[in-house]
Amino acid sequence: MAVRGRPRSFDRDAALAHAMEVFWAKGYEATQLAELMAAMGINPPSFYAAFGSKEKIFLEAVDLYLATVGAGSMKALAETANARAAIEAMLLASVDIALASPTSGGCMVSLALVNCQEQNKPLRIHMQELRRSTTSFIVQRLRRGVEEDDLPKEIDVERLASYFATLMQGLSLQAQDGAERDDLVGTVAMAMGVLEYAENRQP
Amino acid sequence: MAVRGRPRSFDRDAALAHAMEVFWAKGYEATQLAELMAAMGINPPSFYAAFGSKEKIFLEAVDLYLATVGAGSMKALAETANARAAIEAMLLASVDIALASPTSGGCMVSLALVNCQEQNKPLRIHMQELRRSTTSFIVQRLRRGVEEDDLPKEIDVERLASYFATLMQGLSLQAQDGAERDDLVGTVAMAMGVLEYAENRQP
DNA sequence: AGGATTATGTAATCAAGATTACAGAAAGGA
DNA sequence: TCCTTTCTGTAATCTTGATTACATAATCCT
Repeated sequence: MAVRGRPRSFDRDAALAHAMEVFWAKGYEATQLAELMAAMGINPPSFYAAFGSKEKIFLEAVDLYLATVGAGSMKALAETANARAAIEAMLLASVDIALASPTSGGCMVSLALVNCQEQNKPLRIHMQELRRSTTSFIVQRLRRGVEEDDLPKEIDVERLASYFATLMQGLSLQAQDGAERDDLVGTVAMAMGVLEYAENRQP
Repeated sequence: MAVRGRPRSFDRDAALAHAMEVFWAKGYEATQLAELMAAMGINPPSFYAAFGSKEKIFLEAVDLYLATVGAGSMKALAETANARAAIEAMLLASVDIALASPTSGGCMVSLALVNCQEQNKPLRIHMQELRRSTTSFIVQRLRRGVEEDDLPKEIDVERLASYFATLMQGLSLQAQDGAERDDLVGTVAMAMGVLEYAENRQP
């Protein structure tokens, strides 16, 4: 049976993509619905009918971010052959993400919900879980690297993973502060020295 | 000539210290004046008479933070003899800071004004400048390290400095996500590997 | 064509949060 | 003691921002 009633006059997916850009650029709380709706090209009733609330559309925007923008770094991590190269590819991908949009600096998952009000704690916790899962992906990739003899058995994969996760979050803050690509890539190169060191120290 | 009029009934410095704690824990925008005044133990007219506005008291709170809490890491950087040890001491001090208050996670300068509204951009830029000056302190310390033969001449001090600055900011985000001291200290240890590597590679 | 259904635009509403008004209180100085 | 000055508590005010009411428009189904 076909859809009843007046059809919606805008493209929901396109509107969501615009909303994601705004949330990415400004974070959750600093984004005002008026601006969001202007960017989406729709009015309040259309917004609420299609997306429910600010909180709900934010969750959708995060999902979209993860599926599109954010997917690059996890894909690089999983699909690059050597563990060391995989980590480097992940970091460089996250540099690309951090510099991707001219208006936004840094990763949306890292930065969209820092310092929030009490009422938004649940959202904050959701983002925190996403960040944790990133770290655990890194752990898994390093473990695989050890299994595949890319890395010495002695290394502490948990510690290394939280080191790289910390660095990625730092890159986001740097990008938000207007760091140039060269700066970020340079930092990644320095950071990789740690793994190089671990490899060379291999007995 | 003595002070005219009714004397103020609260300790301005103590009130400011309380305000700093709240800003530190919640960031600038998420801090509501009602909560701030409650923490300070004063009412609106006293607040405005003594501090002027939310923006002005925030700037005072940041100054106080830098003079007290934040001073530790820069002091460690400047006063530790060997350059490598100085960097490590700075990072460990910033771990202490990040874990200092049970309510707050991370450095106030790094996190208090991420993702702000257009109207607060000036404050954000102020914080950005403070962060930049931290990085340039690190640069200077590394230069001194090269001069004092703590570090090889070949190292790129700018790049190293932004690497460590990035890492420190990452530590703040990790702390805000509830990282334990062991995690942060472990990350610092990993991070220092980069300098160890640079030193050992010295021709 | 006419009724049911769902979307749209304009204009409220409603709450929260920063800031100020006003009357009373506590000091110093004449 | 009385006047001036500056602070304090209670209670507005004023703005901003999220959400909803209502009348109208566009579609499907009969």
